Amino acid sequence: MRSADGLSTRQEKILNYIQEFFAKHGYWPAIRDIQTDLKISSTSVVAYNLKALQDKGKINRQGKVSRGITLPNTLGVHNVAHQVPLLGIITAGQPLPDPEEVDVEAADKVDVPLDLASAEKLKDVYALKVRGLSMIDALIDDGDIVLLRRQDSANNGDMVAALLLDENAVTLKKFYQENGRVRLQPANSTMQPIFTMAENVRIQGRVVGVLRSLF
Amino acid sequence: MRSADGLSTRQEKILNYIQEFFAKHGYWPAIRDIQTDLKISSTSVVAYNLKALQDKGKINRQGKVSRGITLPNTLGVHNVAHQVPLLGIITAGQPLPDPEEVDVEAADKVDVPLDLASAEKLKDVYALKVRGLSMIDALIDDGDIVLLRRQDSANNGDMVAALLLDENAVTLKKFYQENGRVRLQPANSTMQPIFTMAENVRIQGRVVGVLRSLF
DNA sequence: ATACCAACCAAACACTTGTGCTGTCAAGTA
DNA sequence: TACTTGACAGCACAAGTGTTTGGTTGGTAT
Repeated sequence: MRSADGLSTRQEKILNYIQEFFAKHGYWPAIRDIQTDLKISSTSVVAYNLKALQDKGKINRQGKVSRGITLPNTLGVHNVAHQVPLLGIITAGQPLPDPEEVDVEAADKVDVPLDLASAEKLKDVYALKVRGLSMIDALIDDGDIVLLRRQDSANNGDMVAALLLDENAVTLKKFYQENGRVRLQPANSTMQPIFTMAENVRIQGRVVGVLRSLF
Repeated sequence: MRSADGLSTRQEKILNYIQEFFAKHGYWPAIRDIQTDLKISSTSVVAYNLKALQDKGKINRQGKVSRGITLPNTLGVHNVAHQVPLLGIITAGQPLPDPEEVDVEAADKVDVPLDLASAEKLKDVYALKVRGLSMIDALIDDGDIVLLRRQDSANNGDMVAALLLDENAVTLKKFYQENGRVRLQPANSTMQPIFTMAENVRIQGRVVGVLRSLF
């Protein structure tokens, strides 16, 4: 019996098993792991099908190397995501936590896919979970995770986390400095901008990404 | 000589080597790999330092298992990204592309961090890039990447991609079926819902995530 | 001095694991 | 029938690899 891929059912099981094994253990299975768990009679049968999988390009193998089976799209897997610390929760009316004062090592980590940004750029980035709907004009929902890079200045057009001193509130807006005053423009074009004095604004960081999971 | 982490220079070199080895080969190094490449005199020295690293929680080891050294950060599903195909662009007024009709293998891939969803759940998920501001009431901006799971029905409260037949337009809304008609509720509470007949609505998929990069 | 200990060294040992036969068996196929 | 081929079985071997044992070295406290 063959699937659309030209793999026998046994080969598909093996392929699937390899993937699950790695996900579970973090290292690749030995031939005998496959044999035992898939209840295959002999190691040579596994070797036989492994060779078939290799010929079909479904797996990579390094001859003689123990547990040297790898899946093509899993290789170098930790290069596709970078971890940034999840430092806390952002709500309106609360300044952002200072990354310096938090135990970055102990903090939860968030995986950031490297399509969003190179590892280099993620150096000084940390994550915050959004509570409430106060950021909705920045197109950020309750429960979203915001990626911020710590910086205290901004260029025009940057989306920044800005602390408004008079209201003691943090907000995420696009930043524009225009003849002495500051315009904070919501990302949502149906909302109105805030105008205020530059002295009233403290930039706390630049928004560099948003992750939303609806699972 | 010790670093801030309490690791000797040799331990740091080993740790670094393990990471590089995995990035390069896709499987973990054997003790003798470490010994040879780091020009360490004996396997027992490597074993000695490996045990130290393990005690300090810097590596995980599976006794007796060949190449069973793993790094906590890289181990297992939770810290790994999963790739889903980027099938195209979503704009208002255009039905979604049918994943069946697109060469999924050839499509660009988007890395999805597994905090957003387990690999299992990402099985039937694909990604679309958003063009235009038509999804702004779903808190989705121009340039965002939307993750969709293909399905043609939905539960109340699900955020779905709905095709409105009379307008021939796709929109992302929360789905509610209420006494014969359908309410499509924007995620943005300042916007108004759409009411329409069930026959006028085709569910094209469920929104399971959003990625936004502002770099 | 002596004792102690972390770190290192060398070699042997024993388990783990990939490979290489030699067959079997059913399904084509000339 | 006789021959081939794909897929499976069983088993033994050798190479790959983690572990152990006994010893050395240099520093530090007693």
